[in-house]
Amino acid sequence: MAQKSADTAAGNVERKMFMAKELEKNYNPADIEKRTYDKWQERKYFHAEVNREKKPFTIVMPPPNITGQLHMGHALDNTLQDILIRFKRMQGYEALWVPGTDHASIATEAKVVEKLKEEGISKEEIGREKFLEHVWDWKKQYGGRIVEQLKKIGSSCDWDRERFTMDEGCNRAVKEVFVKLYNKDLIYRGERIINWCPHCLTSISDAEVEYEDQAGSFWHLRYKTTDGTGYIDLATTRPETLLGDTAVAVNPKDERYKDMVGKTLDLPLVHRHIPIVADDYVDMEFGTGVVKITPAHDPNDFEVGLRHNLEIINVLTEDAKIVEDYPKYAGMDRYEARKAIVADLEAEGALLKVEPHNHNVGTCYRCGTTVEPRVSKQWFVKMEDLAKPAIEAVKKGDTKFVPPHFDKTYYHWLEGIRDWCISRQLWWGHQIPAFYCDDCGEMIVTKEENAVCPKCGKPMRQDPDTLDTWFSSALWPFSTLGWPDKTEELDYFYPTSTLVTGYDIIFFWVIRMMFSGLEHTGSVPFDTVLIHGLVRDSQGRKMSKSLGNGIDPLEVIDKYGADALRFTLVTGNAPGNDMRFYWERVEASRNFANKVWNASRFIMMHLGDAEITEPAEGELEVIDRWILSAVNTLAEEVTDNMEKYELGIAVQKINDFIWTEFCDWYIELVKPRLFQKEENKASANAAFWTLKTVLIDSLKLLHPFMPFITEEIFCTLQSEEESIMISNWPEYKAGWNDEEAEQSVELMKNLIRGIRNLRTEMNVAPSRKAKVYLVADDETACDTLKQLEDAYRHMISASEVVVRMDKTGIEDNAVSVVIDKATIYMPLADLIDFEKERERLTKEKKRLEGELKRVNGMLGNEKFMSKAPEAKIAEEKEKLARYESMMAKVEEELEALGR
RNA sequence: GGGAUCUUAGCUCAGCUGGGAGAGCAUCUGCCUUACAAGCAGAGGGUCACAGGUUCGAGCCCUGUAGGUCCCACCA
Repeated sequence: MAQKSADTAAGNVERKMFMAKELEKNYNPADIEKRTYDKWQERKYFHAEVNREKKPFTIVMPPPNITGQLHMGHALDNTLQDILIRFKRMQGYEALWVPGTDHASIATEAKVVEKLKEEGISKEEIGREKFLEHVWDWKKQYGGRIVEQLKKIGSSCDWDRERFTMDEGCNRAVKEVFVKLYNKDLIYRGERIINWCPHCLTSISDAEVEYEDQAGSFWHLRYKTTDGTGYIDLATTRPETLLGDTAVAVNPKDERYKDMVGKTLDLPLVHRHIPIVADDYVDMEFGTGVVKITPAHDPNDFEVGLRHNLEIINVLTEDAKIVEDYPKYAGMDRYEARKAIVADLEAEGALLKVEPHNHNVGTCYRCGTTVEPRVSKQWFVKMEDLAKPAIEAVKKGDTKFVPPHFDKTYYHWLEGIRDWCISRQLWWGHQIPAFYCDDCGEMIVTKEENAVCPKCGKPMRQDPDTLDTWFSSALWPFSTLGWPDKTEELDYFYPTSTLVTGYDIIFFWVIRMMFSGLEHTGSVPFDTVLIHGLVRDSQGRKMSKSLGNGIDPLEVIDKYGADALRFTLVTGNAPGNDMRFYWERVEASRNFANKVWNASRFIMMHLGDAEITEPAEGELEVIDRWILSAVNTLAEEVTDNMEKYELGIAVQKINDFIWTEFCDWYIELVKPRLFQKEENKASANAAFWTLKTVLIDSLKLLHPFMPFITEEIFCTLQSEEESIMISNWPEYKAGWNDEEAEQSVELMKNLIRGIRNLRTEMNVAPSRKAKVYLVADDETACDTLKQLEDAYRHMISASEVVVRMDKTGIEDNAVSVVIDKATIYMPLADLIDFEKERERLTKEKKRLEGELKRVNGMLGNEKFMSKAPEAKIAEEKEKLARYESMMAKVEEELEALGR
């Protein structure tokens, strides 16, 4: 195999030397893609500049993590963006696609910490500054990987404008926003219960917690009253937090415990005295109607604690071990401690029973560790005032979702949003621009690098924490265009046009960009949000590292080419829907690419060096006018579909047109004219001109989907100096529409299909030529059939074609097939099987009966006649006439057979 | 518990504002026809989950039912 293709390649190089316009036998993407991409880049085709003569079209790329490797999700996301940007660029927009990467605070820090650990280094040991140096080194080494991979799929990003969420510009934007929000009281610092990851050792936001159902237990405990008069039974899923219990709560309306409220209980093991409080939060119906309250380790308990002024006792360290205050359990991991405490409770007689119980457990989206609610001092963004305009903007339609129903997800998130915890106990990220004076306790928030205490003039200490990664990504649509400066770019390219992203990050990112854009720039950050789904494996499972079921896009590109990958990702998919990815689909895409390749090869092969001129009036033949009309309609429809983001429909139409109409019909029909180009030069010229014109328009329409192959063919056909990616998008040309030609070709297609069917059904050997009589229903049809004879004769294996208006003189033993406007007769004396023939005609009669019944049913319905639109009625009447005529002919043939 | 979404040919999925059910793959038949066997010509295969409703007309709109998927939610 390898040997063979190497030979072919070598052979082609040789041939190319003396014959410029030739393509290799099979499309070989690997050769072409790199060379083509380099050419585009060298020629700066991807670069956009402020150009007031043109309308801008802007996309900002969702920045992939610098730790990331290209996966199918990226491939899909970026393919969609590239399709849109290439389409708009060809349409004449100043199309800007801003690329970049995200610093991904937790993910990157974890990765570098791990790498250092392998080298025996801990980050605490080397300190913040040294550690950050290591991360920047790491970024330099690996951060560009994903960018290179994005280029492989053909992304036409403006790499001159590549950005990084932690570059200087983004850092300025972040500081600006932080200070502004702080001064507006929209950022505050406070002691709250937050989600803490004991593995990553940092707080995380609500959005970063993933909930999963876990099998657990329900431990039923008994707490005795301190006065020795009674007890209270309760149940818990987390017995280890008992150490931090500071109360027990019941519902105030609960009659069972009315007398207990106000009493104190003796906390088992710890023997601390804790009160029984009454709080509405407690559900009387659930369990025993009693809840133990651990304000330090449960968000609800925290709230109860606030209401009842309860003590907050933290019993866990940062890495979720029991604190020193409880010597017996100190240093034990939370699960270890759970076992020990349960055992001790049992020994003390406080454990009543254990039941299996499933519950929802929050886990860290990064590392999967069970999150520990923890009380600590953090920075928050106050969401209420920011969320409202963001909701309004979508309600007013300033930003539209595609498909529209995703606005519900968006509203749902914003309406229920809680304050956003933005501080992270990490070193890699934007350090919070807050400064503390250790001397007098003053705190200020400033853009300055080295703040000095305004009160006592001493140097201040910057808050060690960094910001949530999403804090900087939220500013991406405008920070990448120069904000907070009032740049030309910002003025021209912002608000951006379309944001392309998966539904899984609407809440992480889209809503945050929305409220940030509105707050800081006064307008929505994008006009449209195109939402796509997930790429799943062939069985519908999520692709994941642990399952090992992922398909590497780069492997697909190596085997089948970037065009095939891209084509696969957009074919047969509607916006917002998940898709399954499997190799057979890629093969189908590759086959299509090969089809395009071979059709082009065929055209060029016969074209040779011939000079093609635009045909004079009347030189275009019917089939030429038909295919031109068809490609014109295609351009109109595809443009419309693309503008409505119906990329899957657009690409399907292009595929069908090229494969079926252009290759299977037009090229096949036109062949004789090419083979006999010397005999009739004008006809051949018209054919070549049409072939070339239709091919070029098709290639242009296909280009956004399959950029490489279309460029290669285009340049071979035209010249190396040109490029399809900066050519003009085909526009609808009213003059190309030709209904008459379309009707004629329709008749011809029916004729060809009729004969092919007939021959197959009668088992006529393909090699056998037969005489064909065509009896037309009317003069128009008769003329058409005569006129088109040269076009279709070779398609029907005919030895002779006779077109006429009556059937006299046709051999009695001819088989017949009825089509709209004509009847076909083929005398096949030795082959005819009357029984079979009768069967065939009867089947056709039955079909027509069905059609007639339907049409008559409609037209006979008074309500239909009075209420349906006129056009629809006319359409049905026309059908009726057609079916009736065909029916009459079929009946006639059947009668003739009966003789 | 709330919400979203899906259910269409053997499989994977399209089906735009309601107007005679489509594609790819798979299956069957025949073809190496001078671009393409990664191809060509043909064929079979669907009460569009179910039940109602609106309408002259429903795969599409409304209501309900069943099943699947996803997201959200503090039931200890």
